[in-house]
Amino acid sequence: MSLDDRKLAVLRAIVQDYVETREPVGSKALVERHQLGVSPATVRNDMAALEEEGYLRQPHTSAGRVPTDAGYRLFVDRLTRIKPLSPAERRAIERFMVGVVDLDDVVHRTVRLLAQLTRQVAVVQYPSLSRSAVRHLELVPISTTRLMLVMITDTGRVEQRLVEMPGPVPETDVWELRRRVNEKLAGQRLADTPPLVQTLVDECDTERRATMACLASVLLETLVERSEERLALAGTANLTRGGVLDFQGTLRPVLEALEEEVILLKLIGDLEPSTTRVRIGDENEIDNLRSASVVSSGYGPGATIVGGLGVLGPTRMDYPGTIATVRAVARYVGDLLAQN
Amino acid sequence: MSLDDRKLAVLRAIVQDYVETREPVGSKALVERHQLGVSPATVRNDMAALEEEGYLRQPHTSAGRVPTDAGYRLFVDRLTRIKPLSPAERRAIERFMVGVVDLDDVVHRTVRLLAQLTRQVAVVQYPSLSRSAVRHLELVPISTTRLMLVMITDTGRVEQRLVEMPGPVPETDVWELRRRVNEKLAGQRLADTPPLVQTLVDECDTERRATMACLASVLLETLVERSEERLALAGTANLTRGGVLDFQGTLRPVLEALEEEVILLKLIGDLEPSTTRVRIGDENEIDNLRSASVVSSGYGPGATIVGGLGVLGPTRMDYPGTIATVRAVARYVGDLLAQN
DNA sequence: TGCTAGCACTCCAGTGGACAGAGTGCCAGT
DNA sequence: ACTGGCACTCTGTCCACTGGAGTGCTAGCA
Repeated sequence: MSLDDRKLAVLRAIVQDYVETREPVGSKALVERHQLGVSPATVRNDMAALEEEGYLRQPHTSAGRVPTDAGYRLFVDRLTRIKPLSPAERRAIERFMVGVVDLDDVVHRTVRLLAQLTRQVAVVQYPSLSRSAVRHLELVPISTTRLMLVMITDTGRVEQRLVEMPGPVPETDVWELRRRVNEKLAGQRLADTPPLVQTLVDECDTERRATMACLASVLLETLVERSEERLALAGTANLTRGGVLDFQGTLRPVLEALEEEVILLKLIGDLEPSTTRVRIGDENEIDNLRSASVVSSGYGPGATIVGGLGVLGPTRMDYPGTIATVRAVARYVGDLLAQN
Repeated sequence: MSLDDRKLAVLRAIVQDYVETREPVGSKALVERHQLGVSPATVRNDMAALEEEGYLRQPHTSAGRVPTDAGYRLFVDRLTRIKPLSPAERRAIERFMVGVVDLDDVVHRTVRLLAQLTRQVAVVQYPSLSRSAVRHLELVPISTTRLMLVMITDTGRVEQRLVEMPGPVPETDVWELRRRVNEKLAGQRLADTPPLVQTLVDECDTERRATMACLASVLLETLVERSEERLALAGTANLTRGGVLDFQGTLRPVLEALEEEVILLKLIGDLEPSTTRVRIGDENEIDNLRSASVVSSGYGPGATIVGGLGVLGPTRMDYPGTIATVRAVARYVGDLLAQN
């Protein structure tokens, strides 16, 4: 029924021990390792109650208890003391980031850093296009009927796309197109551009209309539909840490899920500002990840969010530590981005 | 000593059976499944001889035989009949590639295709910069003292890099720099550019000298030192096919190796023209991949090679099938590239 | 000389029983 | 409301045993 303080303390102790030892924890061992101030028998009663309420379960009758997903959830929500990063970790973060040269570099370093610090699988989303603004659009003639469209965003992303023109385009026209496109779109957030692109075509003189229409359709594709989805992944090998046991027998489903960008984006995307989100087991609605938890956070310069990052590991995970690390790294990347 | 025809037939049969069943194969089962025309006892003698010569080994005294790395090597070199692709596979390749829009697209689709067809881990290297030629260089002002350098190659790769200038650069200077750089470098193979970049600085009037020098150093970095190393990976989940047994217990080392781009490049790089290379177990000098084989091939438009691709799987792998697939895909990608 | 049949031998994988250990649930007592 | 004690349950492990698969060797046959 009620969750009095001691029961919560017992749950916390069980989670901590289980995360550390990977073995079901019994009442006796529990009182020995933690100062609970009561006897094993009492703890047993509490355990039974916690099991009744769905926070614990027993692998078999005469084994210790193991937290359920609900148990971890309760632990994360109410029992976690925020663990400050160790100085060593802070230093690792600082050192990891000296001498970054461009966005690719930032993303790759970040994902490795995250994987290394948390010893888990790390995912970092590139700054999402829809939340970025256009800095510059460049048109480069490749052949007489082909242009390369290069878009540079304020977050440093560079997207390119080949544009097949209906007919030959003289170089002066390319200049003119470039001028107009930039005039209209530079500085705009990508999410706001589609109507502008339309007016761009409307305002065009009939002679260049066809060319512009062609360009516009590719622009729309590039700006909104496509390649929202870049991301980087690292630390897959960490899945094997602690045998295959952590993932109920096979890594298969997890590895499969990690291959699907769409799935990963779902996991680390959709973030509310400045929170770190934890999804435990079933909570991340993907069947393949029933036995995994995801800790994720948004990042971006200042208070705005331009992308997500996170780590994935077994439900049996050091939540306080992982949450602290993810949050710290997210903040750090945000700062780095703000400097550009 | 000598490897008469029957012994070779026996070896071939053993490799085929073992690849299929994953179990040590004994003399009796062998004569039952293949028309060898001799008795089990004879086969046993041959097996003993093959073991003596290092092509087979016995997990334990009363078990069947298993091919060694040397056995597979012999099989690949002398016993493989080239297996033509099934029509279904051909169709899969064709269908997989309809509607590609740019290089990223080609590479990503290719790597997935390879993984899917071979049911193994696939790696595709982006067209290597050093073997490509510059198509166009673009300079985009980001702020008064910062330029974005964008390079487009004839293989469709686009590389970008931020250039920090010593002082403010007027827009007319940017145009001038762009003109000169393109005049000198466009059309050149990247490998040939470094001396040209130097002359570019030398020929510059003193007033723009500092700016050009700055640009040149970044150019050199971009052109030769850096980002030779892009590649795509897919099919990691296929490693779990057939339990963990194939990789002597843990996927750990394999997954670790797959995270290191340098290692992957070593595996699929350094290719002689139009051959498909097979590296079995120990042959790929990386400790972590003792239990893995790599089948790789170069690809490129026409007869030139601009990059490598390949698959990685357990030494116990269907070599004829894998080799055929890798070769076919490599050729197909080459054709695709030639069309651009 | 080369192949084969037969035989003794080896080793593994699977089965079943016994047993120690860890952990529980419950009850009676404080 | 907590605790000590006790009976009970279940697992994991060790051991011995057995059937089967596969071998190596030797003697015999073409």
